[in-house]
Amino acid sequence: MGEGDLGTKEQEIYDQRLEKAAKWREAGFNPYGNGYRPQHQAAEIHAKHAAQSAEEIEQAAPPPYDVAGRVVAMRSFGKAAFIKLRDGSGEIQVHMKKDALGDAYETFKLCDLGDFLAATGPVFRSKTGELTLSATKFTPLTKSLRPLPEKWHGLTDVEIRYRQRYLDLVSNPDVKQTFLRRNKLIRFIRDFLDTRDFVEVETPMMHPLVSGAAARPFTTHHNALDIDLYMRIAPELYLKRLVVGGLERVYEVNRNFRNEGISTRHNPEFTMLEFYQAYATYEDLMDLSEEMISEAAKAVTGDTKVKYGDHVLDFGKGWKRISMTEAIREVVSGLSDKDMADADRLRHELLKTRHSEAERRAIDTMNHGELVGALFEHHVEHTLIHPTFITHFPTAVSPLARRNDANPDVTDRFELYVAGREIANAFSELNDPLDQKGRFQAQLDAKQRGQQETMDYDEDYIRALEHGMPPTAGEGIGIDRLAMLFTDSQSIRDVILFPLLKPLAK
RNA sequence: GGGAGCGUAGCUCAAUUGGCAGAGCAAUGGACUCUUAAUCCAUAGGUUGUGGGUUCGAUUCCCUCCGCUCUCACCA
Repeated sequence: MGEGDLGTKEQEIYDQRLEKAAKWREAGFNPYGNGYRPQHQAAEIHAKHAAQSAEEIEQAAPPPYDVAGRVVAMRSFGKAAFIKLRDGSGEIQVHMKKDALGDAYETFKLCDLGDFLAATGPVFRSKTGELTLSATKFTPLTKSLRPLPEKWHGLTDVEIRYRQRYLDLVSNPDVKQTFLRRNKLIRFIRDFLDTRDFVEVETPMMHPLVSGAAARPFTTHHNALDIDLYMRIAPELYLKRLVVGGLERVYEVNRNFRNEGISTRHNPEFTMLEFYQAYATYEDLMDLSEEMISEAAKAVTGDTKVKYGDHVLDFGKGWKRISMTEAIREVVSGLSDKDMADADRLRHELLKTRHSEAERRAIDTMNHGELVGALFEHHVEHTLIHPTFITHFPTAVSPLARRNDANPDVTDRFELYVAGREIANAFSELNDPLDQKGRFQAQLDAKQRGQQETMDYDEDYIRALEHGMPPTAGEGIGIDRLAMLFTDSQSIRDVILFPLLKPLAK
């Protein structure tokens, strides 16, 4: 963006401020200078004097402070003014007086909301009790040429908030808090896993094959090698190769890319935690997940009871664990054991609810496992508000998960649901190379049938399994969705700094 | 991709049945040395998202396109 996109009024302000910047230069201040090092921060100054009254501060006569920040408020009285400077730690009011500043006060008059300034001087409490720095010296640092959004209502235009996140951050203090919480969450998770001897690794984001999830990939091209590559949809198969190699506990927190629809719960690139633990089962991971997420809730929000929209989510331990078929039977009445095993009966049940023509055609070709999965998604998923583990997913929809010993039609797998959404997916890993070959083949067959979201046959992964992968369990957790829960955000775009938007036409 | 809604000054929002496009903040000039959305006086600021149509006249009604939001589909 350049001057070309300025409205008439904005252009006027732009030109006025350029002139003021020129006058800063005449007064000896570079409006884009560098090297000023403030000695103090707003929060530090507040902390030092929080307990002191106006008289106590006056008697203590603390040495002068030196702060720098953006001007976010200005109330001028001709020969004096109160301004508010915001730095990385917070805000502090500064009193600019002609008495104290002399000729420099004329330069101060050339400052606007949005400029960066430094100010030096002792502190006092104003008549209303606010801790205020009384400037004996000030230094203009950076000239802002464009006006900030309105000071009272802030920036509410959702599109501008996402496209120009910097303005959102300046105008809406909650936004910064949201992203600080997100950061705290990720740091907590790293710390949690590190202390349990997990090793953080980085695996490729450009894959020659589509693997690790059922999703449509982005494709890209490497010029020198002249090959097409896929942006990864999941790191799963690489991480398990590392388990084969002897890294018994590994994790990765990073971006996945899926070329699918965008919604309040889906961004094309999103952050996923995946971790793998040798000699663990999916049941161990339920315990681990419960511990990690309930402790994360406490660390990030201060409590295991978390307000989310109209709900108060209870992350306190003792989460419900229920198999997918039982969960369906709890919600859909009148399904016997026999009915649950009968594909036609399930298809009939599923078709009772509204579906488009395309959906009906898809339902007609679904096998038993796929029908169970579809019934769950339609009837149960949105009802799971408090953290709930759904276990024993059909083998047909779990191409990388180990079969259950008692019932090979289901897998040793669970998904965690909170607020009606999937947050995590985990299973005991399939380490039988022959079974895995068959599952990959089934994916190829599904592709033949026209299904778009299928995995490729990964021969090297089979070879790795043939060398032997210890009994292992692995899990993926959607970090963005977890961050949504812990920040009371209704849209994934509110926890992603720069969500994907369509570029504006020229 | 389907459906619903939205787009007016830099920002936040008004505008009667289709009848001169307005206010607050921000800006500019002036007054003011303890303000907290400071106050007071004055001034300026508009291709009503884009392009077309209907009409004597369109921010308003109709159509195209652009963008956003919600939702459904797709998708763990």
